[in-house]
Amino acid sequence: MEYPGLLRYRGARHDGRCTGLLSTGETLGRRKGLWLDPGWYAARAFDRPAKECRRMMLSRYLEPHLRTVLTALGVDPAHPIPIEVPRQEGHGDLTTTVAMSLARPLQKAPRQIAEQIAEHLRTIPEITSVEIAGPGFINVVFDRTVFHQILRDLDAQSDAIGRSHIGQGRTVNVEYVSANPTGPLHAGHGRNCAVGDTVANLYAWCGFSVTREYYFNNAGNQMNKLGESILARVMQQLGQADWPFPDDGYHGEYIAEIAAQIVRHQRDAFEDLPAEDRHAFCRKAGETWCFASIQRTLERLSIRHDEFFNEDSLYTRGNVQSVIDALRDRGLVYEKDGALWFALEQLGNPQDKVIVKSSGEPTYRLPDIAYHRDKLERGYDLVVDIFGADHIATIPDVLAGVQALGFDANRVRTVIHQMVTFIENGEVVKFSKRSGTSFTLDELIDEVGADVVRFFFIMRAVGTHLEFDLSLAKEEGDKNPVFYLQYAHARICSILRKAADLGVSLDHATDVSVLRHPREIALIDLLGRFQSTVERACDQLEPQSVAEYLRELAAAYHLFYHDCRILGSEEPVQGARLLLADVTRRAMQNGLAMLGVGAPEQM
RNA sequence: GGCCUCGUAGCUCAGCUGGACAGAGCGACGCUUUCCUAAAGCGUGGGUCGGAGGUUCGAGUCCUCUCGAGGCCGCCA
Repeated sequence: MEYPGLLRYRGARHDGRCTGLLSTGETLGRRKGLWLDPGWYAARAFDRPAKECRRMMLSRYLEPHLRTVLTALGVDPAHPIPIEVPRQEGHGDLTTTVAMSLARPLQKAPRQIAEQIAEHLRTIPEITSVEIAGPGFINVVFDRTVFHQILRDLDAQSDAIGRSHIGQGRTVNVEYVSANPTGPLHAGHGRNCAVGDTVANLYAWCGFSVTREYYFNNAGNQMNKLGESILARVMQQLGQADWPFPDDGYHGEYIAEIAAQIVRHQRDAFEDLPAEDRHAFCRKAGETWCFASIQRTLERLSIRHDEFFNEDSLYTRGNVQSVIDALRDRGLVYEKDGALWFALEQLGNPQDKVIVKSSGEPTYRLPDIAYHRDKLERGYDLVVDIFGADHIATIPDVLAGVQALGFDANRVRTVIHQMVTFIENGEVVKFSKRSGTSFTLDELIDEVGADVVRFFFIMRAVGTHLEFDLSLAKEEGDKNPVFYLQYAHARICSILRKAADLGVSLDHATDVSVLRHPREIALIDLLGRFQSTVERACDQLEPQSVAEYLRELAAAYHLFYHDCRILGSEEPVQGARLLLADVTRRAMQNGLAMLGVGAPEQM
């Protein structure tokens, strides 16, 4: 057991080990909350601690030396070595707080420990200065050659800058979108689409073998409503004006359009059907139309799934029944009030839940458990769900189910994203699927473009309510954060084009030791943190940190560009700066690719 | 009744898992282009991090309580 403690509902970012929903509580029994069973632990993408996932290139020049000196001081090798990027300028290139964290175990004053560590670090040729500040911070300044080496290392990665092999040999299934075929995707679906696809991309960039899956249900009550709604419109269009429209039916314009298509192209087939088969005919026509619509929209966002999983197959293949049987074998189901209950309290969850209603119909959690068991049986090392906040309550039940069936719930990770509010000119834009005043994802893409849609939906932490400012999104100028990133990329491309025109070609063997300007160093330093940022974003399931990083990268490049003349500088300065610009371009291009955002070569 | 998430600058939000005087974008005001894309850069103003306690050498970050906003559950998915 790597992380002892009880699992409970928790926020995403307060606990280093997981994102989304579940984390380990550290103080047993003292907190309120929804407690789950001891022995359930937050799932982690990686075996190594999160601290190491975000190790940046620069810390490779510090950490081994710290480890050496700590070992000499008799420190437990398991003691973590916190290395940080100082927030404040003048506090060095890197800072470690390890002396303060050792004060207690070593029974010594932090500054005294710091002095011993500093003494050793000062003997390292690559370290220019070591200062002890405040209560025991150790601020380290590196020789500039360290940054030059980092730049050369990055350049040697060619077009793979940012790529990681941390997930090599492992498989992950990411399930997202998963909208039922009862209508076109609405604007609010966009967040699930963008977050899910970006998460899948991040896994891919971290070396995982990724399967993108879409789960749907074409057999439920909602589908019947869709069929009835279409049938009503067809009959009305065929002249039966008084044909009743179902209560809770779908009012969207697309219903009339589907009906019109049936009337136009399949009228004979429809009219030849016996009355009792017409509903099913309409339902199937609706499903086909809706899926085609959804696929078209997803394609516009460059989203392509590998697998489409039909919930109905869980019934036809007997998976649902076998879940009931398996749970019954374990004494975890019982009958009460004519319904079948899942004894969740026995598993430490707060209440038992119904899995088969007194009507004989299963509740959603039963097929959900069967579905997750199926995914785990398919052998994925990791099964990731992207859910909206309205599904938050289902997760503990599902996890309890798969755990009870003998699977490791650690293999299931969940991203819960909050709802989206659309704002235009300071006012909330209302949309509702059933009332017919829908605001479709297609319309949103029409209005602001696919790049903006994808970026806006992932630029905020998944756990926070997202305010989508349509006015800002429509701006095609400097106010729009997407263009800030794309402009940086285009600007670099422009320079490279111009350099080529002047007969200056990129020389990977150029002498980069002339790069000494603070803007140059800062840019290299930031580039050296790209890979660890990606790894962290993947591990923590926080795609917005990549967006935040790219904003910083663009800013660092613009500063460099502003202060450091590239073309026309004397060699080897020109060549070195051109190389730095090109490495930045590759990082920006890859970063935007992870987000599914285009990297234009000119704007 | 129970539970979850979120409260940080006028607005929208970051904040690297507990570190040094709290950051960015937008908005406001002022400035920079004979010069590689000004879709850029620089400066000024703006915050008792919802509130109160607590743990700690140290809290926006962890704990308790509390106020506010949104959402979920108690045989719809």
